[in-house]
Amino acid sequence: MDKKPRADSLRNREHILNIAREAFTTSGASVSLDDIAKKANVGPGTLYRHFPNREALLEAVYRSEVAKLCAAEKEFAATMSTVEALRAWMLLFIDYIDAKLVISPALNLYLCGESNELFESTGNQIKAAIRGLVERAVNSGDIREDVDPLDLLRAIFGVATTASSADWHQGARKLVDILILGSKPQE
Amino acid sequence: MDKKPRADSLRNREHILNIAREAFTTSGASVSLDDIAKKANVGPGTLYRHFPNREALLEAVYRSEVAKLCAAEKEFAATMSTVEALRAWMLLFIDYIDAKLVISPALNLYLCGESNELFESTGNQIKAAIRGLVERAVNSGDIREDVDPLDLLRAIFGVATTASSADWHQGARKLVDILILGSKPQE
Amino acid sequence: MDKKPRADSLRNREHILNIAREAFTTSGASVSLDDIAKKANVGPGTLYRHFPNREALLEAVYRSEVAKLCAAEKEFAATMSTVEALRAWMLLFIDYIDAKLVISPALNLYLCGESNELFESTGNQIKAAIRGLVERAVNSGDIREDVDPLDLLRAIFGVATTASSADWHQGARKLVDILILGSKPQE
Amino acid sequence: MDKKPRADSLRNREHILNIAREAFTTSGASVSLDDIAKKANVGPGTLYRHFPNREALLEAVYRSEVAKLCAAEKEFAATMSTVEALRAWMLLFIDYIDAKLVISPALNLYLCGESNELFESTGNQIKAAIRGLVERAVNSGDIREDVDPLDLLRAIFGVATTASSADWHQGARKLVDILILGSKPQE
DNA sequence: CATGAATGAGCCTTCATTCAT
DNA sequence: GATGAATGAAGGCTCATTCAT
Repeated sequence: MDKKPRADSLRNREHILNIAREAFTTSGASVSLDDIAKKANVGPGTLYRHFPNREALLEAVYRSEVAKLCAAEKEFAATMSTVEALRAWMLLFIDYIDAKLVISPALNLYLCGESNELFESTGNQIKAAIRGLVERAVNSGDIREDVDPLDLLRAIFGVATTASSADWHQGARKLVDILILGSKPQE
Repeated sequence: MDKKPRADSLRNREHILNIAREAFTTSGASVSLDDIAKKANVGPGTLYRHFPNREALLEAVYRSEVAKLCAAEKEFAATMSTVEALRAWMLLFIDYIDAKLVISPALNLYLCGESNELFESTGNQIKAAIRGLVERAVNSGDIREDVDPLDLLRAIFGVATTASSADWHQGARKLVDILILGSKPQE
Repeated sequence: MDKKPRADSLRNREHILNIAREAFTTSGASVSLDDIAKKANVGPGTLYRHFPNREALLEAVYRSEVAKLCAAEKEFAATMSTVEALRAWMLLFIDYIDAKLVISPALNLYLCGESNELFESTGNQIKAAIRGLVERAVNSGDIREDVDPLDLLRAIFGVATTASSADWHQGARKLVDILILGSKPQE
Repeated sequence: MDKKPRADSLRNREHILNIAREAFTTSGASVSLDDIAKKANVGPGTLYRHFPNREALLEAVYRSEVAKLCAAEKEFAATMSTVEALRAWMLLFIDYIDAKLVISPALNLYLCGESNELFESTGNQIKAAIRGLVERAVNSGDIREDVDPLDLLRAIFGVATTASSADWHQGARKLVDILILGSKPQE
């Protein structure tokens, strides 16, 4: 087991977050927090110190997913071709939806009507990211000018929600390629 | 107290179903079943007699929602103008999604990978319904020929899932009018 | 199923008693009364009419077992050889213990210290029966004179309680033959 | 309130075991586990942490009874005269039967036919203990040579099971003295 | 800081009992 | 009389949370 000799509590927090993401997406937003602690090889008290309740943990997981997405944009844009970057990012976006579909309704129960700053701001971050990637590809002439960046995401969303089975990922991944391909300028 | 004579335990069942739908959509798929029983003015044993567990209740609510949708198609088609019928049905469809968004992920945890007959068959019923309504409107010349019926539903789905707040209904209702309007043949 | 056209409630009672005996001995004294009713193809209300509570049912089962034993003595003595009668009755006694082992501790919880008429009187009936059978066999010279009838029963009891497994019946049945054989006068 | 510091949760466990023994023997094997927890001044969760279900608790109580018996043999043999040790141990054995009579049938429902290691092994331990004590007394010339150690136990068993009332202890205790007395070599 | 034992409210479920048919 | 739907008080068990170590 990867027991840290000194208390690198930040890394600990990150670890819990990863385990929690996994647990939420595979078992729903009401998994036992004790189980999450157990899977993370951490006492319930430790989990509680980092995240005082389920809501806090859900929100933290969600924010970390969005952060992952934003970081990826920067990195991909810097190291890949425009189309590859777009494609890689959209594949990541599939994972994000996985979490979003579970976390979002759960958090809405807590927020319960209050205009939520969380989804507002993270939504903007994501839009900015996809816009950046698309714009870059349009500018370099790699994809058509008339592509609405958000439509790319909505399409993935659509598959995720309309799919009859819980395993919509395969379909979504195929769709990414189709969207990229269909977005190429006709010659 | 609205004490029912025992003969119509069917009406009792229906009543529980309504309360359950309400509870699930407003408080998530893990509301206390005891609370549902309480809200339905029914002992927990009675709820249990009708639905032996959460899964059964979820499925029953879901099926009843789909049945409502199918019945509505018949009724609306028989009593309204083509466009009005389409519009009324789509408004009902918003309610359906409300339930679907909560029930579907929850049931997937139970079904857990098994190719589920439930969503397969209900999906087909719903597709048939919208197709029927659109076809009728196309035939009577009230809407354009090139409307893909499923796109109408996908659009609603999109709003439901992409909306930042839990209260996407308003937006969805507006969208229905836009879709209907946009589907009218240009002259 | 043997549904009676007219309400022969006595036979109904007898039927419940049989089912109850079976249920108690195989599943312990705290089986669900509902289950017993179900297995007897009877509504819970009917069971309740005949036996107002678990205690009443337990006692009725117990009394019927003892009655069975007493009736058997009469019958066997009238129709079999002395040794055969003794043997057959002791085999029946094994079944009786089966019930007694379960019912007796359960009833003691209800009686809770009160000097119980039930076990006193039934005990006497059983002693009288075994004494009658043994006496008859002694008189006819088929078994030794110095056999204490109660020792025959105590031996069976001993096996029933000391046996490590729940399935002591086999051992007990073997013991019956040994006892009968060992009781034969040596020549 | 006798609040224990958390380190000796072992003592806590022991305490629950004692309460459980008491509850099982006086109220049968289906007492409410919640009630046991309450009587032990412990939350139900704590009881559950130590014993995940009724079967585990029953088995633990049973094993602790046997352990008590084995420990007593050692202790008594070391500190008492041979006859006193035998007598004291047999009085303890009466308590053991009290538990055995309740626990054994209950566990058999769980084990349900499987050849149970539990009763096999504990049976051997008990036999070894009584044999040791009797042998010692025989060797020192304090009791007759022809005493079958197991018969001493079987006699107690017999009283326990054949007694009409639930309060057979008195009779059993008298019997112990008679047995010891009767086992003394005639001079 | 981390740990994990303890807590106790509350969930799901069962089941003896009642009562309308 | 028989039926079985309804009731609701527990029971078993879970799990978020606290707190002693």
